[in-house]
Amino acid sequence: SLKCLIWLNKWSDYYRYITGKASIGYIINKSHSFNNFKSNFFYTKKYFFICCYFNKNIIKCFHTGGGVKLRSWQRIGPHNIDVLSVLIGSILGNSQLEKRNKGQGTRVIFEQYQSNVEYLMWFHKLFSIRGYCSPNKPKLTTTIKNNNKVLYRYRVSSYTFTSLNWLHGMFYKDKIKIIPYNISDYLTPLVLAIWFMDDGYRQGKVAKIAINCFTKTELNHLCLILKTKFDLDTSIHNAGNSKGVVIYIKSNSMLTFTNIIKPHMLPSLYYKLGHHKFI
DNA sequence: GCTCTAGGGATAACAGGGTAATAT
DNA sequence: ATATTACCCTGTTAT
DNA sequence: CCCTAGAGC
Ligand SMILES: [Mn+2]
Repeated sequence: SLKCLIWLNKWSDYYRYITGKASIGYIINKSHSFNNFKSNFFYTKKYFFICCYFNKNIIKCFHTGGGVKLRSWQRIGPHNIDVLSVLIGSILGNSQLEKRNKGQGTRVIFEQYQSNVEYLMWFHKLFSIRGYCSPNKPKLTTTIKNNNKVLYRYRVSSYTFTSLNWLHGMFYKDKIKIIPYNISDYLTPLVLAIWFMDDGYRQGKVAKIAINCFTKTELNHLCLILKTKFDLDTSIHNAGNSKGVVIYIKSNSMLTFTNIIKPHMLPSLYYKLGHHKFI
């Protein structure tokens, strides 16, 4: 059963929370317990709530009642570190952050084709359970290529958060995705795992990470971080004529790398580890 | 045989924009 | 009325 | 991303 740690359902509570006038004790004293939060949604036109559930860890949630459209500033940070790790790993990999000129907040968009549906559904569950995106199952879109091949794709779009704008500012310069210079502050095993599940692939007995759009300078910096923080030996490889570069994980580091990321990986993506998946 | 390097194809990502619906 | 969101669709190429 | 292949040890 889940316990609601923070349940802000009045504007006065909300203002106390964001202005810091409410102590955490005050908030916890107002906590509620219930078994199935879906059946306990509370919402009126004037109120919304932001709650944290206590399960194994504190899980911060942003659920609202059905049909409610919040402003992006109403989803107050900070965010749980596991959510941030998945976000950051995924931004390095296959997600994009969308921040529009006319919009206030930032949303994350994650798209996968048929081969990795399970991974996408895992991603969706992680974020929908916390109220970061719609609980509805991602929709299937089909596109037909010129050669009559049919492609199936799914997409997860989060709601918008001003409390994620800092991520957009960190990862995008002039609308181009970059590797932030301070990325080492955020690189955790979970980030590495997500990143590798997105952009990693095996090549024979070793592995590479395809991030062709980044510059050699960025990647050299990244390799240095991988060495100092995780003791991983990596290098930069050309990806082909005018096709950018990729990160190559050296053979003597594959075991270390596997031990770091495999606990966080989905089994359906173990194949990217090659024969190290048996470790 | 294994590691490291590089090139190339066809996607599987990534990117961007439209708009009905909702909030203010 | 205007601002903004959330879902939808389409296009292109670096993965 | 994934596949193929060559050079060097
Ligand atoms: Mn990718």
